[in-house]
Amino acid sequence: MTGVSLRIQPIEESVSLKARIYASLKQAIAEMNIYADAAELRLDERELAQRFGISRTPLREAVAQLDQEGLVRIVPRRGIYIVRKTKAEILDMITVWAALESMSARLATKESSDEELAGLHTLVNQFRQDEVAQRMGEYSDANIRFHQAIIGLSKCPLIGEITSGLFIHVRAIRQRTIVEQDRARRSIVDHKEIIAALEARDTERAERLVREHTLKLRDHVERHVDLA
Amino acid sequence: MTGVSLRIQPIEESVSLKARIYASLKQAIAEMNIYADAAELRLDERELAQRFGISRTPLREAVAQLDQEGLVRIVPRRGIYIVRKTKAEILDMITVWAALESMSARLATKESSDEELAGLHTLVNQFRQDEVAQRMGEYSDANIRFHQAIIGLSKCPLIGEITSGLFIHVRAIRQRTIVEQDRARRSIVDHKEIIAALEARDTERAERLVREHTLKLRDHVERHVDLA
DNA sequence: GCGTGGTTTCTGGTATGCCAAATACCGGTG
DNA sequence: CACCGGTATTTGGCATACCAGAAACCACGC
Repeated sequence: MTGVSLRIQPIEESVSLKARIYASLKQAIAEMNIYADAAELRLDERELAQRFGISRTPLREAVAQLDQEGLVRIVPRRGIYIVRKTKAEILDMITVWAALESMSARLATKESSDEELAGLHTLVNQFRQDEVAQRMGEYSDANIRFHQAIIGLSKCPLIGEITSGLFIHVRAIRQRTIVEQDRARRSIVDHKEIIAALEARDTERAERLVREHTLKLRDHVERHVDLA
Repeated sequence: MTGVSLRIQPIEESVSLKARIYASLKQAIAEMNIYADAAELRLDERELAQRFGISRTPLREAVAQLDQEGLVRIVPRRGIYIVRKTKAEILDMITVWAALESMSARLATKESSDEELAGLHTLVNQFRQDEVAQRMGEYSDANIRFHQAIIGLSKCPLIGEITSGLFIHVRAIRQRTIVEQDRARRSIVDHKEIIAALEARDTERAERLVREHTLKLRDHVERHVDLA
């Protein structure tokens, strides 16, 4: 033993073009507000490949992956279209989200430590004194982070994987939802109650509060969001 | 009008090779018992392409899709491997299943008609008088169909999509689970109670029974199934 | 006998070209 | 001017060829 140890880095695992293109396209699609802009929703394989400076093969594989995820739709001999989810599909996603996050809350009451639960407070307190309405965008993101945190506490990675796929779409219609200051304020109250239930290890109550909270959002979207 | 009408068929939408290969591979993987056999878990692109009589391009796209679904794993410059899920992953899947099916039961009490609910009886009664233990394989499939039926009653297609992906894996370890006759019998009792709750439109009870029923399976797998 | 270095081979990744189907375009015809 | 038929073009699907990295193999030297 020499006493000095080499700091080996996990190697720069040269990511395949396919993976990089996939990530790039996914982010691009997530960022463009497909529900606001009536922008061009059609993509061209050859043009994209040229813009990325690669051949069509890896691009096609990346697009195929996005297609399977439901972000785009490939229509044979027609083109690649960025999909706008229908309202019914968005509502279904929120329903699934409610199911998975309420299960997460249930698990969190059993699997997570007091310290982990304490971390939730900081996510909520960010917006206590501030005027929520003035920074709605930030609040929405913090809101999602709170829910993702609960999901993380479930110690069930699969739930995180599934919901992260859903959040992309739900997040996309954010700008279409009428943000009422009152709703945001009540949302914060809900969050605090959820934390309290979790800390009290009240499994049933935590599950119920989370479920009802998310289904409230579902209801809100159903009534106040108008999609295409 | 001539009185005779052309029987137009929805056109044989010549399915792409990719789609057909994908379906074929998926079924093949689902059918082979990857947990029982210690069979070869590695696939060769070129050999498969040759066996299917196609080029590597569509085959690769099909395999990439299976990779994203988690059925196989593509390791660069190593090969394509059929994945054996770890026990923890299987347990997580059952947990997600429990969350989604219990939500389905909740929705079913509100969205489904009495006639639809009545259909559930036939799925259970198949195995009332029969000796369950003697035909365990059939029972397992009927069991899954019962749960899929409940999911169908939720009127939420997304839940069906997600769970169908999970069932493939859960079904694969079926032969590894020690089937106790007593467990199967109690399972049928559970099912009847679930139907009763649904028909009584008792939302909370239906949700709880479904959740507990599936979590019972999770517990059973956790205790009695030994994976690799 | 065993470790070592180089070479061969095998594998998935990528580039390129061709094809058929669907569409867009255009000119002729009533 | 409207309509129809045919042709050119566009587009995704598929086949093929080449590449680089990694592993397997082998021969050489200690």
